[in-house]
Amino acid sequence: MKEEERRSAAYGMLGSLAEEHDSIEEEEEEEDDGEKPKRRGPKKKKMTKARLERFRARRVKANARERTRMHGLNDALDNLRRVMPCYSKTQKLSKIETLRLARNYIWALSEVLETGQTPEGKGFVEMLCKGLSQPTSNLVAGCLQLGPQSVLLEKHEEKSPICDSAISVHNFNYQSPGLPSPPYGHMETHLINLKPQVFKSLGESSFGSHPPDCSTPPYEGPLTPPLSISGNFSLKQDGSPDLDKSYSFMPHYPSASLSSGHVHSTPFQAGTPRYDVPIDMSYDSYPHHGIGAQLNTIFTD
DNA sequence: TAGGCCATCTGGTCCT
DNA sequence: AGGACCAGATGGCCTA
Repeated sequence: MKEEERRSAAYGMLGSLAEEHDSIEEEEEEEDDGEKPKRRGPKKKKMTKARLERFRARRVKANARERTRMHGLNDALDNLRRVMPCYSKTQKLSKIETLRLARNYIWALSEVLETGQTPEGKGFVEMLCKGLSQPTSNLVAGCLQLGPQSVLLEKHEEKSPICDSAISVHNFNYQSPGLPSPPYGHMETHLINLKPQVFKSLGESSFGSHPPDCSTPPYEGPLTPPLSISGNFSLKQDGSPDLDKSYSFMPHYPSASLSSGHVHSTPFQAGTPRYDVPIDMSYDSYPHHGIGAQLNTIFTD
């Protein structure tokens, strides 16, 4: 059912419900008008036509607000999806998986900063995939194990610099040994994250300006460092993220590696002051460095 | 067909 | 009073 139809059907229901409500109240009033008036709590106001109209109008407005609110929430979720280690326009991560992956991503990057290791290899993928469903795990693992020959830098249909700066991988065919064909085996996958710029900026704290033309406004709040080891939250309360037990994590992936073409090997110096500046995790900073800069140059020609 | 995911409506609660 | 937020209910769509 289309949204409009759904809505008008619901409005019809609302109307009939209100009318039902109306008639019940009037019955009660008749009862109250009997010889032995019984007071059972405050007498309800009669649902006059005008009152009914106001009730409906209020409900309609509230519904619209609620829709808008949920759209805002979904937009925020979309923004979050775009800064996840893998992003596909055609195969979106579900809401819950997006949140899980975000949690793992933050946790994994925290590990990277803490240990000073480069974010590559099996361990990193494992961290990212913890608690995720098998399909999402396959997607993430697949995204992160691509060799350089698989990566095509090509002009994207979309105008969005987010997508422009994406590494588009078409017909990516990841086959994990021992696993059925991954559900995302043949699809258009955009690796836009684990961007060199991200890691570079982690070490060099260099940030760019906002990219134009994002369908939803980027996060404009305070640029709180996403990693705050000395801050108020503990990195690992029990050594691992609070994993949802509903999914069993099966580390079925080929030995994942990020080629240097994907991730700048700018090392994170252990002991380097890392939290003096906000770490910009928004895509705002991408187009001006590394691959993002190259793509930007290409696409703005 | 069952299950997962989603959008929407709705009523309750809290806050301004 | 009205808005924001929340959770439950409902029904549609999609996939295995």
